[in-house]
Amino acid sequence: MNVTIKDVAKKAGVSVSTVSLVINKKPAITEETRQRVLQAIEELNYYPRRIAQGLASKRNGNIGFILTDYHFSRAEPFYTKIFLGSEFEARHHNYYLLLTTIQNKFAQSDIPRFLLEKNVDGVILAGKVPTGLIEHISGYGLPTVFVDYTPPKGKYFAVLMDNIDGAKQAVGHLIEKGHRKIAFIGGDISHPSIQSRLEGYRQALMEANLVFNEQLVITSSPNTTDIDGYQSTCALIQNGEPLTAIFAANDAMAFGCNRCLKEKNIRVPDQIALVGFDDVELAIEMEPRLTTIKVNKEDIGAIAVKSLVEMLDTNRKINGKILAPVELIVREST
Amino acid sequence: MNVTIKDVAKKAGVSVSTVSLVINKKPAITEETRQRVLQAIEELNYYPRRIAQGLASKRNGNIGFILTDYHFSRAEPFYTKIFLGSEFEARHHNYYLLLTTIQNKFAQSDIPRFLLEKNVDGVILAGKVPTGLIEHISGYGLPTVFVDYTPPKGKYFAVLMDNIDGAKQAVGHLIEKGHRKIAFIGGDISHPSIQSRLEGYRQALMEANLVFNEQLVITSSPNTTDIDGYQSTCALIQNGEPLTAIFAANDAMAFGCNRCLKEKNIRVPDQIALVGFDDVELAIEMEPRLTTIKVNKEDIGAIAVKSLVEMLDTNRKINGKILAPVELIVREST
DNA sequence: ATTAATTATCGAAACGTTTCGATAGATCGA
DNA sequence: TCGATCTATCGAAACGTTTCGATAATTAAT
Repeated sequence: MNVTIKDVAKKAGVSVSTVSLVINKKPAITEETRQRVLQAIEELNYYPRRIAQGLASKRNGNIGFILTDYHFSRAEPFYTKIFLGSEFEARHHNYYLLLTTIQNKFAQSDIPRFLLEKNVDGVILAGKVPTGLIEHISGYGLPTVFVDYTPPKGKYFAVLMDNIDGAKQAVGHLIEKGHRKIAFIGGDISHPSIQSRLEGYRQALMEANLVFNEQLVITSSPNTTDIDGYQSTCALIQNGEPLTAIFAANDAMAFGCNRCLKEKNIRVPDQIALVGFDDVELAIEMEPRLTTIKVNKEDIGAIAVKSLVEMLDTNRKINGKILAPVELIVREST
Repeated sequence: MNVTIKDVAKKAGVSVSTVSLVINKKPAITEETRQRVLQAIEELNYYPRRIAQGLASKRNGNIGFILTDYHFSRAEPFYTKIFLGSEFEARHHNYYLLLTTIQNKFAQSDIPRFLLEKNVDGVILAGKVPTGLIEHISGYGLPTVFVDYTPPKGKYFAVLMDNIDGAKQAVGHLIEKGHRKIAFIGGDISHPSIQSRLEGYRQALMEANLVFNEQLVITSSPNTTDIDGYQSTCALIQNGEPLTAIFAANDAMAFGCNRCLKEKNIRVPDQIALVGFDDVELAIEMEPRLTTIKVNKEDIGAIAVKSLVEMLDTNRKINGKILAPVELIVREST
């Protein structure tokens, strides 16, 4: 059969418990016996059976990763990449990721099985998840990390992208290029990250001693899609307020914005410069290629896992948030 | 502490083993005791600890899902959706999916940990994976299912899409529309699925008693991207051979094809009709919207899991392949 | 009515680890 | 030199199930 810890013990001429102590890097082991055990492990090509470790130690080495199926299967692989970063990081901490998708609205039958079967040590929740689920999960008392979403109430730990700083970088870049009349098109302002981006816009202007002109801020569109960007831009141009640059709250809106400008024969970046936010895959396909703020998705995933593992190792929960750094990518649209 | 099988046994007034028999739906249990046990389970809100089951039964209820990180994080969520379908199906068979990504070339250090730690009962390999890994995995004797890829040698079980049938449907559709001179642009013909699509093209013509005209078949392009489609189409038009329809071996090539035709002021579908293959997300954005062959990715993933679970349950391996059905989606380009 | 066959239930071992308390040996202090 | 303290190692219980062989109860066969 398979080689077990007993075989290792026999080969190294020590007890099973000693082998266990070596495997788990516990102190109080002579260097000499440690080496003997390690060598036996090597020679027998022994790997501890994860499942047995789990039963004995009451930690199963799994992390649950929950997101809505909508988020997971979107064309833009945003959460996929976050997951990828998480998986990679988890692997290096010797944890497994158990991914499960859920519906957008909470149903009792939708409760991830790994929770019921006590099969995870902690949970990562990515993107917006139904509050019903959040409440349910908190009942297990498991360490939990939110990613790219902050629950409406309660204590939590979240990994977010630095929206304010990103917006400041975007607008700062435009200011550096000499722009003074910079518009913001925002769409659905109820969304926390859009709010932050507007806040960053405001701060950047302030720091450069530029006035915040309400005529240049369009947040009337109901969503944050391509269409909203198109409409917001049309409205902005209609306004007649002079401007030389536009900061769109995300790339999708930037695309719509660009489309509108093209229709009105306004040249980008010559007449109006344009910056987006997110650096989606299509940003590089835009005509002209879009200057935008890049978020390293893999990093976000990795940070989430790292934080969770720390909670698991130290056995205490952390509250607050971590802001993942963002980066300005300058392309042709500015 | 947590409620265990013992608590259930006590509450139901039976032995632990009886509870286990009920849980695992073994025969030889009176309906009456079965009900008593079930009720106790319900009242105590008991769920077996997965990890304990695993240790005792020597099956851990996990399925390894391996794909290259490249495949996973592509913009087109092809494998993501396959995974999604797999995850869903696995959930319903009470299995967990352990996803791991690997590099494109095989390295010893890259061996998924769930293999070393004997943490999976079977493996799904999606997309092209390095042969070194395939050989390594076969050493474990685990039931294995390939998805959208057939290894170059050895026995295997694979879930593939029905390329031949899809091509036949595509070309058949064109023929039905009255087209007689139908071109095929294929790109990298060394790729098995492109070969099959060419074969389907050939069969469709044959069945309609149309001649196979080599002048109308372009397979000189080195890849199967947008660019290749563009170049192949230009070459085709240059040829001068009259034609009224083009079947592109995939959607990406169809996009390039469309771009070329647009440049040459050839109207789609009036002058030349165009069909693609894959139904990628962008197909609906093409101008005109692309008629194409749709593959249900979630189905493929589900079929893979279903087959694997069957192997696990019956404890014997299956060889051969399953072809997942494909479907013609008629849009504006024909 | 007795034995044989069948069925429902049970007890205990097994799965492969971790962990806790025990032990023997070494070191120390006075 | 003797007890006290410390250190390296060990033995055995524990984790929560499944499963196998045993047993008691029931049914069937003669």
